[in-house]
Amino acid sequence: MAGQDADIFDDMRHRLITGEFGYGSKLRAEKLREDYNCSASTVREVLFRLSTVGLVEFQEQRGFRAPHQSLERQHDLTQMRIMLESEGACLSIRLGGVEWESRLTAAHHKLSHIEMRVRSSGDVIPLLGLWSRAEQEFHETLIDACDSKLLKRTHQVIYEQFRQQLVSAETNYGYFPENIREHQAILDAALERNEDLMRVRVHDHLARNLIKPLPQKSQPAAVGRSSAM
Amino acid sequence: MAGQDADIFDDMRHRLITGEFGYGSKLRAEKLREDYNCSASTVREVLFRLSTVGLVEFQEQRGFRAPHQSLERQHDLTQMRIMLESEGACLSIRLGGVEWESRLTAAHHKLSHIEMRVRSSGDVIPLLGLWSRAEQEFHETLIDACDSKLLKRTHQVIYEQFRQQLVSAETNYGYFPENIREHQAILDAALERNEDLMRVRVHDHLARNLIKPLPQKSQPAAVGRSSAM
DNA sequence: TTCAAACAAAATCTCGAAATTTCGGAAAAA
DNA sequence: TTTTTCCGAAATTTCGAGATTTTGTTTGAA
Repeated sequence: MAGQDADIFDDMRHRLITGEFGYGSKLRAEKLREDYNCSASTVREVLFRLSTVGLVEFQEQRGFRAPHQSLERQHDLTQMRIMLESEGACLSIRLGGVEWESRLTAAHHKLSHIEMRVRSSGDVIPLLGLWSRAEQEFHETLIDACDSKLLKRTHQVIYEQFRQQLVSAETNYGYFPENIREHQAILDAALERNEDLMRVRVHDHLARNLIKPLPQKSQPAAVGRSSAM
Repeated sequence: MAGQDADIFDDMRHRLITGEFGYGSKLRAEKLREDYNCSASTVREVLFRLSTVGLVEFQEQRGFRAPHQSLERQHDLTQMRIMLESEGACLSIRLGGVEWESRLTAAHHKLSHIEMRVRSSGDVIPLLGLWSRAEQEFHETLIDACDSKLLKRTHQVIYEQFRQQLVSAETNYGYFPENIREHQAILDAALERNEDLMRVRVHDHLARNLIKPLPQKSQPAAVGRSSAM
């Protein structure tokens, strides 16, 4: 039934978010077609659609790439998340009912449970997939009671790009204790229905990413030969 | 040089924004190809790229359409504009210098001049193109000194969709006197560098669109929900 | 050696046709 | 009449090859 497009799209999205392709690496339709046993044109279409949601960059006459990792981009995405989640959470406080509260509590409980396991084991990697999904669900539930479909869709798009920017695992996982505390603080603000407090806490939670999280070398000037696959 | 794609893209965008196609009307690659003397596949690609910026809706296995006009969409777009322009304008106040002030003043002057002509002639239609461009430039300059490329790009995308939603001329042109006053008020807040005042005035200027501007029948319940996902 | 033009290889874009899916109306059943 | 099923037409998706453009290397002159 559903065109094979849809399957390829979903799979490619997953591969992109989990960072299977290196930052800035080329995505060649002719290569990718082999993975899906279809024509290059079909892959090309999927890549176009992925560029729709910012997971792939397209440049006229020079093809598709996985986005580069850059401080500027990280900064931008963070700023957008702060704006969208603050606004969305405040609207949710205003418009959401008990039902929203309980869904948020549930999402937090699940997330919290995983975070505890991470803390005690001391290693995030084995739980990274679980944790990622749980965090995403918590943040999406936070803004879910707001009355703007567009705001929610935009947030989802930004969130996925954000995740894509820091898949390089070891990144920010010295931060777990802070994460746990901050998620709790956000939940509390929601249950207290305190909008100003919510804005502050959402900001504090995300603003950590505004300060350069990667004490890395500047990216490889040589706009590298692909070698992507 | 640049692929013909680019030209077709620009032209189609223009046609969409100016409302040449009816709301919700189908966009068939096989028809459109005739306008551009190219193959259907090329048109198809352009349509995909236009769906990137929300000017076209795509649904698997059932093609492309110009977006439907709906109060919900109008509401969403307005809310997003308020958020983006408030934030962007405040950041600009914080980060922009005299150079920004002067560009904003210039943009306002141009806009103001056109608005006066409209008021005295009593008819917007002949100046609609000019006014549209001037208004867009004013609003884009307003947020231009902020430090987030992504915020500016997102605003541009939303703004174009917003415009597309109310091209049906007669719509909100009893509002000209208000428009003139409000644009002035926004400029003043910028020059005073008063962020709180700016938020209020941007909100007031745009919020008019939150109250149903179209005394229409309630929208057709059956919604061909769309947008790839 | 340095720079520029020319060439070769590779990647992207465009095309039209074939395969698949949806849409609309007619025929059959209730 | 109303509902369901089936069929043909129309629209969408997929394909692989040929045309165009970019990229990398070599050649030749300054």
